Amino acid sequence: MQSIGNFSSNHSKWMNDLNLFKETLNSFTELTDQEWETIASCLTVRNLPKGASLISIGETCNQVWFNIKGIIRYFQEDADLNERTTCFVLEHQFYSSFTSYLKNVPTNEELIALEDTTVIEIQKSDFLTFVETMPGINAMYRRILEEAYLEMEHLNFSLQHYSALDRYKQLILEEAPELLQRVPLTYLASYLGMSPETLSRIRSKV
Amino acid sequence: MQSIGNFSSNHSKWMNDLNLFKETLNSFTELTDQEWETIASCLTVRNLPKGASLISIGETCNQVWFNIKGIIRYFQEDADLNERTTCFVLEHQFYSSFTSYLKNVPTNEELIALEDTTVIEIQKSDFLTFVETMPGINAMYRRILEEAYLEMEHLNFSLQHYSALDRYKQLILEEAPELLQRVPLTYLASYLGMSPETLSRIRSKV
DNA sequence: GTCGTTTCTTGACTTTTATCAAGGTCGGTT
DNA sequence: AACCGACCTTGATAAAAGTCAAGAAACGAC
Repeated sequence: MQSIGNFSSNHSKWMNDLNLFKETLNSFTELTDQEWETIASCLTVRNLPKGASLISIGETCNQVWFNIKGIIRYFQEDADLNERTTCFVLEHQFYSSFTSYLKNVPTNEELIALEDTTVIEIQKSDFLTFVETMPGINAMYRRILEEAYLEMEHLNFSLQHYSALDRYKQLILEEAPELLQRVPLTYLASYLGMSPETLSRIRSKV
Repeated sequence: MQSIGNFSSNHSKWMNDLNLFKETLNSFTELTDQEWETIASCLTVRNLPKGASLISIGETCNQVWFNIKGIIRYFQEDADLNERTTCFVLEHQFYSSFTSYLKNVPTNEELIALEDTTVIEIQKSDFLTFVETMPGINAMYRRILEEAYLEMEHLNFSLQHYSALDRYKQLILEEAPELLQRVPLTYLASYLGMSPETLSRIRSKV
């Protein structure tokens, strides 16, 4: 983990990471230099090796993250200690352990890096301040929420009404084929709400 | 449909409806009298008899609604013209046909009153103005979005990872038993992602 | 490269759920 | 009261998906 403002040997790398983040913010809204300075001073860049945990079950989530590079997998554990994958985060997405973040309770989900992953971390208290004091960030957060809701609604419909085959075709082949290269099938199967064997058989027929 | 400001024979009835709405807003935020006047002048009360449609497939949604009384059922049609229920709206909820509303495209879902239903309707342009100009409404909308997202995430997990029996137990028996009294089982089954026959058999065993 | 681990596939079998069809229940209408 | 239509239940059967187990393939560590 590196604080902004510390010079280090890979200084230029995290300058690139920060610039990517700045550009993402600017794609939502025009930030003043002053605003960007304020935000940048509160950012932390975290490098997670493959397999590392960003937050673990039982911890309370007081951060939001932005994915620079890599993949994060969300999972929860059921009574029999099976892992149930609920979500994957790819590059350039904002995310959090949202129930824990909003309700201030221990999270029941684990966030694990599936590859070497770089994220920008923002503390909840800082983020809330930005949302309240910077109209552009306020509007951006609103839009992120709106789009996250639509995406969830879409996933939902597929799970409510489609067969295993159709879920795979739509959610993976059409909408996120990249996941096939980057995520073990067993996690994909869990995400799609089917067993690994079923996914394997489906794939041999498509 | 009644405009606020028109006196009518059931004047006191819609004054009650408006007061309920005002109280709901006040539970989120302290509105000034001025703000409430501005909002109230843009509201419409609509009374839908059982079976009436609030918005139909193909129309573009330019409204948000607040449910005063009754139930709204959302459904979409698949290729074989089967109706697929996606959502129920009970009293005191805000809602819209959200993909259509946000993206300005024709909706693919139908909203039908399952009982005689009273809703408050707000035009999108008015609502956007309130969100931009009234900090309390801004915060309220944010909170509604956050909570809607959490609820959808919760439903999602159930659909991804639970059996038909467990979905019924959790989503209906534990969390919304009221629906059993107010919604035909065939719609509930569709909402839970199972056939009516399966739901019937499950219920005979619980 | 080899070993060992993890992931993936395949087969046999079981369980869950869907489909089709028939009949029953219930409430509203005439 | 009798009828009608919508809704619900039940049974028989079929299809979909899960489970268990064995082996193959891929990947990393050494």
